[in-house]
Amino acid sequence: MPPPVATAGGARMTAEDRKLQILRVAVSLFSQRGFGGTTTREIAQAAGVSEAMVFRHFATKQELYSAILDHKACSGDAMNPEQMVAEALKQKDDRAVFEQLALGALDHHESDPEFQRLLLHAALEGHELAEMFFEKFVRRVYELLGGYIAERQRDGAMAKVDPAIVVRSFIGMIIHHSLNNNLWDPKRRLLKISNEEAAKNFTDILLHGISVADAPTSKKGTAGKISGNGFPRKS
Amino acid sequence: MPPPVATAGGARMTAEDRKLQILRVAVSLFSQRGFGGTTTREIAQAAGVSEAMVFRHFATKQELYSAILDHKACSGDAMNPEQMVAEALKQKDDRAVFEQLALGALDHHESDPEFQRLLLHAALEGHELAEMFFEKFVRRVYELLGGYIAERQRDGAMAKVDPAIVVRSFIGMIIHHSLNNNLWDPKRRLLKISNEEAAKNFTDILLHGISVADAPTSKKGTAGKISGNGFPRKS
DNA sequence: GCGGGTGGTAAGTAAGTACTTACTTTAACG
DNA sequence: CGTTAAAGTAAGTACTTACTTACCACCCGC
Repeated sequence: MPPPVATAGGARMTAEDRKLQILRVAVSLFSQRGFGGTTTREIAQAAGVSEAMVFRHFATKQELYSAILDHKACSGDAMNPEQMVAEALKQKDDRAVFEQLALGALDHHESDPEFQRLLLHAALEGHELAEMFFEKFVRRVYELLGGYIAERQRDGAMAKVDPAIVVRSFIGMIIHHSLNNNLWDPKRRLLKISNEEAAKNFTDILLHGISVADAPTSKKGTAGKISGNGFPRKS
Repeated sequence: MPPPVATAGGARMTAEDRKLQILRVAVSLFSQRGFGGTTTREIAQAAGVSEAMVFRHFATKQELYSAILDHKACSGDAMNPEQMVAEALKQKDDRAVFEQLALGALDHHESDPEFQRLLLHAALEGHELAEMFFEKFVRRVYELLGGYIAERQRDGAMAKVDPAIVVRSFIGMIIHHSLNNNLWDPKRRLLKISNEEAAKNFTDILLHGISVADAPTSKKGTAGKISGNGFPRKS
């Protein structure tokens, strides 16, 4: 058949534009179906080009996958916790530190749910970039927030619970809430609140949870330190 | 070629035993590599039989996958939150309710990490059984724990925060901790504590976080109700 | 000892899969 | 205009995939 017109509809693009377009299309497909669940043909079709174009820009499927994770993790839209709460940290405004961090993360996850899915897929498949993200981002948050908590404990402003445990608790509330919204319960059947409400409530619970100067039964501490509020222990 | 001896090494099994064995092997593979990432040949090889045996017992790969999720979700090893904390609920022993629930979940996830991975894969791939698990298990926990919290709030024993938010916070700490241990940080580089410690600390933070009768600045409540502990609000 | 059902297999098949090759169209520029 | 290089393609290749078919070996009651 004499090709009537080859580039059906889709205009001809510069190599860079096409590469970015393929990348964006692949992000969406990989985040929906994972690496193993997505075929190069699907990616090509979704981008409106032939498979050969995909392999012109990315030597292998793996390379495309890595490029995506790199792009997502390193490019502009990644959130930067340090500068996000820098001012609040300096002023030792506990509430602002935690609430801003929570709100930032929740908003980020809401505006880019693909990223969370992609990261989960990568972690489940044991891709090195999940590790990289963990090392370059998660660890930094633990150090930042953990360090701040330790400082405030020295100030006598927070109960002496292992800072890493406090961080894990707080991050847990946030990540799990995002995961619920994006993955398990996108219809919000179990809990439907704004990110602002969520950030405020999580912060309330956590800060109140590790506040000092109110537990009358000041039993001197095991590791946990907060110690029993007078409830009887079972068995 | 005259087959020297067909059943090489592997003893002959009853159909039921073989079916269970294939299922167990498949659980492990699916939890490691997901549905799309696991081939029927791998499953057969790992079980030490030919591919045909896999399809004798499970008509399609999907059926095998569903059987696994069914098996995991419904069979004995699933945890039952109701009976787990029934006594503590009756006695209104808040600490025991939360701590036992946390410890139960953490122990369960530790003893069967495959389950969490399997569930995540199912959720990411949009498999109906993720939904089923959510509906039949997660929802029940929210109702159980949320109901209890509401009751304790009426008793005046807990601050009046939306119970669903409290549940989400607590479950978040637990699930996220398990997820860290099983998926992100199996080496425990960020936080290395026993399940008992974790359960105790999470419970401490949460119960203290929603406790009443200690905040001196009793500013009457917006939704959050816990209200500020005197920290200045930024901008 | 022998037929028949059960646990089991080797050797397919048709439809993918990632990835290539050989070729055609388009646009920019001297 | 005509050359040229890059954007793009159709039609492969070699291999894997889920799933079948046709055929064994063993063992039980008779």
